[in-house]
Parts: sequence; structure tokens; C-alpha cells
Amino acid sequence: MLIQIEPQLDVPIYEQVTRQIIEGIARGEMKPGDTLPSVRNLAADLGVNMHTVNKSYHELEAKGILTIRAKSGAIIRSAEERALTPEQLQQIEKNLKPLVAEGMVLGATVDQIECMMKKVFADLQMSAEGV
Amino acid sequence: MLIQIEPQLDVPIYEQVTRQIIEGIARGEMKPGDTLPSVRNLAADLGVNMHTVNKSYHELEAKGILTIRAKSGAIIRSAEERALTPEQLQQIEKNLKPLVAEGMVLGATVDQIECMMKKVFADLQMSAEGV
Amino acid sequence: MLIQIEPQLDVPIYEQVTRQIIEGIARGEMKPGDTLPSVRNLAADLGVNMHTVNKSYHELEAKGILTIRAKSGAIIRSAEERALTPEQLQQIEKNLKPLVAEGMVLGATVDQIECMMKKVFADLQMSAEGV
Amino acid sequence: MLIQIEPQLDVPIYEQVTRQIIEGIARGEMKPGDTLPSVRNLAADLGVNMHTVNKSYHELEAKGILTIRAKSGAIIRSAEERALTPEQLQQIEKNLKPLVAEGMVLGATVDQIECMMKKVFADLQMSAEGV
DNA sequence: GTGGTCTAGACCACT
DNA sequence: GTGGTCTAGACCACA
Repeated sequence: MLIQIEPQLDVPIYEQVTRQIIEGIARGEMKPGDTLPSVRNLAADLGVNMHTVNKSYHELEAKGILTIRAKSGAIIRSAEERALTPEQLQQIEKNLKPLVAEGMVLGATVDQIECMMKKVFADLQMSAEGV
Repeated sequence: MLIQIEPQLDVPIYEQVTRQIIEGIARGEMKPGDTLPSVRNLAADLGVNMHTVNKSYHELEAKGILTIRAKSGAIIRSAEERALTPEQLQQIEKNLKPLVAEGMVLGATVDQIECMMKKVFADLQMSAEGV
Repeated sequence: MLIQIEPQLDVPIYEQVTRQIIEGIARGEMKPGDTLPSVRNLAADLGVNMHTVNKSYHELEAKGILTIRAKSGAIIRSAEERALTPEQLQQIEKNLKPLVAEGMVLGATVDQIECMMKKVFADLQMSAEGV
Repeated sequence: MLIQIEPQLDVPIYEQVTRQIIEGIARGEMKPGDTLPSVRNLAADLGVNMHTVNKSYHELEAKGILTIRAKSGAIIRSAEERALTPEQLQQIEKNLKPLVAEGMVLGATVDQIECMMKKVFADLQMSAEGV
């Protein structure tokens, strides 16, 4: 799985790593039970510091997406282990709101936004099924 | 239009102001041609620093949502003046992607995510029509 | 409030800080609404690194004991804001179990252990009421 | 006696082994004079490294709970041989303190904590009498 | 070899 | 001046 870092972005590097790992899992490039690269290896690959990757892994653990086993690596949790709590859905909805509002104000119709959402979903889903 | 600041959030205050102004416009509480309160007044109302509001206004200008005229204040642009450029749509799509991916990974179905999106849209739209 | 670090202990420094802040709050030396010293100040006071204190603060935030407001400090949450969730009680019970078991195996009676627990509680409570 | 290892916990495996042996003795599943399985056998049963079990046995010896005799294995000491020293009680009290403090700060009453403690004790005691 | 912890520095965004 | 982020090193416990 390829991870691309853009250090000049205003999104923190650790957040970029987090997002791309999530997308990688969504795309099916990594599956439950898989072990992620060690923090040192991934850091070396990306050319960033170990701590930056470490922070990303811990963020993913907090999101319930993976389990960090001390001294043996980070493992992607299975769908059963991942609880889709109402809080998590609310969190996503909360983050969705300003995006939708901005789209509306700029003149996008509900169809355009829905279409965009479906496209994003389909892109990820398609890759997942293609695996 | 009421703006509520929550300083304990990790979202910067200027970003909170920006979002709520966008949502206010989306809801129809403010219309094209309307003049926003002066930076000084809004800052006083919210109990925040003048620079914070100023930054928010400039962010809105960069997004193409309003025009800042020295001395005469910030004016909301009309739909015609606001171009819905492909770049803007792409930007929104780019921001949408990690949210959708996280939802998927946590086990949400496309229906759940779509439903969430529609709900957010409807909330804003409804308010707009009620005005 | 005085915090004493013993670097030679096997308990990590950040954990020692966390515990002593919790005990300080239990003792009533700090109250809800109070702002903790800045990470840099406390780190300087304790002679440890900023990051170490930072980690402790974040641990306290994760426990629901305080709120970190970016760029303005860490504030102790009120009892109402702090949820005593069943998970938290379970966590404490889980940590209690090996201590009780060890006491039993070493020959302590339930009375001795209960007495010890009450003593600890009373020590903290007493200080709290004395404030 | 069954020992269950959960490698995903942040508690080191050797510590998990130590605790479960203590609990096993508290529950009466093992009695003074009994010989524990050899380091090699137990390690094989648990699927862990020999050194891990070895470390656990030595920790138990340091706590005064068993005696390791070269060649003839680890033998659980009798209650008479196990001294309940004030130092040991202090050690337990020291470990108890942060747990009680955290419970207090999160809003638990002395009754809740006492009840929890009794429950833990009763669970162990009950099993012991049932043997 | 792994993650955990810690140090000592740095720049930045926000207030 | 605050916390957030990042870097570049280091030692340790665990497996």
C-alpha cells in the first residue's frame, strides 16, 4: 500500500497518514488481521519521524480501527471488533455539515453533493471488491 | 443571526465563525447583498479578538462567498457572483473522502452515509425555505 | 500543589504526574474550573520534558478529568461534566482485582483490606473537607 | 488451573501470568506445597517464551509466594512461610491509592468503591470455599 | 526488532 | 505565551 505525504499541506502529517491508512483499509488493500508496518519502518519509508507515525497509529487505535500490541505491532481490527457507535456516526455527521453547507452556499444542488458522495463511496468500494 | 463559539473545541475559533456564517447563509438567515456586522462589532459580540473575526472574513472572501470593501464592510456575494468552479467541487470532494472512508471502515453502509448526508442537507434547506 | 517525581521508579514519569494530579483533585487542592499550569511551566518545575507533562495532561483528558483547550490551557472538569461510566468503574475493578488477590494470598483478611481501602479514602476525603 | 493470556492488553504477559497464578492460589485452585508446572511446560501450554514464564516465577518468589528450587521446580509456600509484612501491606496500599483517588475524582462514593472491593474479594473467596 | 518512554530542541497557529 | 506539531536522537522492557 502506497502512502503519499505532502508536508506543505496544512493537514498535519500524522493526520495524512491516518487518513490514507483508513482509505487503504476501505479500499481493501489491507484487511482485518493484517499487521501494519512497524512505526520505524513506515517512518523511514515516508521520510518522517517515528513519533509522527506513532501518533497516527494511536489515533487509529482511538478510532477503534486497529489494536496496538506493545512490542509486536499494530493489527487491523475485524469489522466485528469495530463498534459503529452512535457517537462515531455523530462525529462524522458533525464533520459533514460544514462541507455540505459550503457546497450549498456555493450553489451546488443536493443532487450534485449526493452524486459526489456516491462517487467517493463507489471509488473506494470498487477497489475493495476488485481485490 | 446567532453565532455560538465553543472555545473548548479543537476547531479554531476563526474556523467556527467561518462555518457558522456559511451555515447561516445556507439556512437563508443572510442573503446576497446583506452586509455582515463590522469586524469590531462581531468580535465584541462574540467576546473574541478582532483578528479572529478578521481572519474568518478573509477566509470567506477566499472561498468566494463574500466581498470585503474597505470602509463599507463585508457584503455577501450573489449566487451569480459566486462561481461554483470545478476546483471548489474537487476541494469539497477531497474533504469528503476521508469522512466517507472512515464511515466505511467502521462498518457504515452507503445508505447510512447517504442518509446522513441528506439529513444534513435537509436541515439546512428546510430552514432556508422556512424563511 | 506539590508534585514529587521519582525517576528511578518503574512507574513512568507521565503516569506519576497523572496520579498525583488526580490525588490533588481528590484532596481538594485543585477544584473544577481551575486551570492547570502550562505544560512548559509544570515541566520546568518538575525538571522533566514538556512532552512528558503533555502526555500526562492528555491521559487525564482521556480519563474525562480535564479539558484541554488548545492555546489556552487545561481546565479541570466539574463533577457534572465528568461521567462516571460503568466502563470506568469496571476498569477500576479490573485494576483492583490483582491487588486484592495478592493481599489474600499473603494472608490478609477481608477486614484488613477493607480497612486499608477506607483509610486511603478517608485520607483523601479528609483533606478535601479540610479545604 | 487455567491461565488465559491476552496479548493485546498493555499488561505485559509475564505480569498476566503472575496475576493469574496469584488469583488461582487465592481461589484455592492451588495450595501450599503444590508444585507449579515447569517453566518449560507452562510456556509451551501458553504459547509464550520460556523467559516470560521464568520472569513471572521469579516475581512470585520475590513477593514471597513461592520458593524456586533448582531441579525440583517451584513450590507454593504455606501461609506460615509467607509473612504478611507491614512492607507488603504498605505496598498494596500504595497501589490502591491512585485507584481510589481516581474513583473519587470521577464521582464514585465510598460505598461504591467499598462495594466493588467486597465484590472482588467475595468472588475469590467464594471460589476458594467451593473447592 | 518491537513499541514505550524520555530528552532537547524547533517552528507554527492561535489568542 | 499557549498548545500543536515535528525532528533527531536515546535507552529500556518485552518477546
